[in-house]
Amino acid sequence: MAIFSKTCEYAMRAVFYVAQRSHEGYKVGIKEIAEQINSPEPFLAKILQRLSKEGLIQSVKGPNGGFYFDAASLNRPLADIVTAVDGNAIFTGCGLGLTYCSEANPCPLHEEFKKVRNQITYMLNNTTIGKFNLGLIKGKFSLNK
Amino acid sequence: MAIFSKTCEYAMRAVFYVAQRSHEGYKVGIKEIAEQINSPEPFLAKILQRLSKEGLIQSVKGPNGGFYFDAASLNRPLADIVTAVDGNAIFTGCGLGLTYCSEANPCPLHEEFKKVRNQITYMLNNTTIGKFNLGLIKGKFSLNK
DNA sequence: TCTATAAAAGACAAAAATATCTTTTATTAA
DNA sequence: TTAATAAAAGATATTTTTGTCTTTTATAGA
Ligand code: FES
Ligand code: FES
Repeated sequence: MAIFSKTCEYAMRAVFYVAQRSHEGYKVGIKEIAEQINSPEPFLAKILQRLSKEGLIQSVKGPNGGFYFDAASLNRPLADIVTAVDGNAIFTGCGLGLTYCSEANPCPLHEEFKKVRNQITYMLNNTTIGKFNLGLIKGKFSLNK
Repeated sequence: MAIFSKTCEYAMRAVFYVAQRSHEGYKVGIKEIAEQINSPEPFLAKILQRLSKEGLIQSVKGPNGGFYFDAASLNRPLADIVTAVDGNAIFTGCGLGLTYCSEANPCPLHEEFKKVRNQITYMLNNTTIGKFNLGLIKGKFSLNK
C-alpha cells in the first residue's frame, strides 16, 4: 500500500507535467503525457477526463488541442486534485479505519496520527500545481521511473 | 484511499485488542476479537493466521485456546505488524508512485513527503503493541465504529 | 465543406483487495 | 479415548481498482 491510489499518483504526476508545458506555452496530448510520466495511456485519459469535467484542468479537442492549465489553475493547491480523485479521507480519516476520527472517542493512534495527517494536509495545501515548473524545466525533478 | 489497507487497519485494531486482553491475563477467540473491533470474522481470521505464522502473535488451538501476546511480543513495535501486512512501501516508497524514492533524482514532492514518511515511521516504531493496554482497559480509547 | 486531429464517453476486461465457506488439525477435559 | 473447542488451511466468491478498446463529439485548417 502506498499513501495515494495509483489513480491519484498518475493524476499528480500528469498535473505537474502539464503545468510545466503550460508554463512553456504548450498544450499537451494524452499520448505525450502518458509517455512522459510513464503511465498507461487509456487509464490516464479517464483520469484527466474527470479532472477536466470538474474544471480542474483545461482541455480543447481537435488539431493543436490537448490539455493545459490557465494562470488561475496553476495557482490551485495540489490538494484540489487529490480531493477530486481520492476524496478527503486522507485529510480527515482515522488511521485505524474507524468510520470517523473523533477527539471525544479517539483510537489509540489518534494523537500521533493527527500529526501525520497535518503534515500531509500542509504538503498538499502549500504545493500549487505550478510550483515546480521551473525546477521541472531545469530537469531538477523526475516524473517517471 | 486511507493511509493503510483494510487488512492492515483490522490487524492493528485486533493487535491492540488482543494485547489488552493479554495484559488482563486472557486469551481471546477470533469471534470475540471480530466483534470487539467491528471487522468481518473470517477475513480477520486469515489476517491473524498470517501474523501467527510469522510469530508476531501467539495462538493455541482447542478449548480455552485463542490468540494472545507473550511479554516479549507486547514490546514489539506496531511497525512490525504493518510491515508484515502491507510491506515497507509506506516507510520507503515515493509519494508520487515512482518505482523508488531517490535523493539523486527526486520527484517534486520528495522533500515534503519525506517528512510525512518520517512521521509515520516514528509513530509506528515508537508505538509498542502493548502501549495502550492501560488506556484501553480504562476505556480511554475506541477500537470500533 | 471536408478531412484530420484529439478529447469525451461508454462498454468491457483483468487484476488485486476484501470477504466467505468448508474441511482439517491440534488441544483440552471429561 | 472420546467429544468439544478453536485455530489453520484451502477453496471459492464478491467488490474495487486498475487497465483497455471502440465509438462519438468538438475543433482547426485546408
Ligand atoms: S480516531 Fe483514529 S485518528 Fe482520530
Ligand atoms: S522521489 Fe518521490 S518521495 Fe522521494
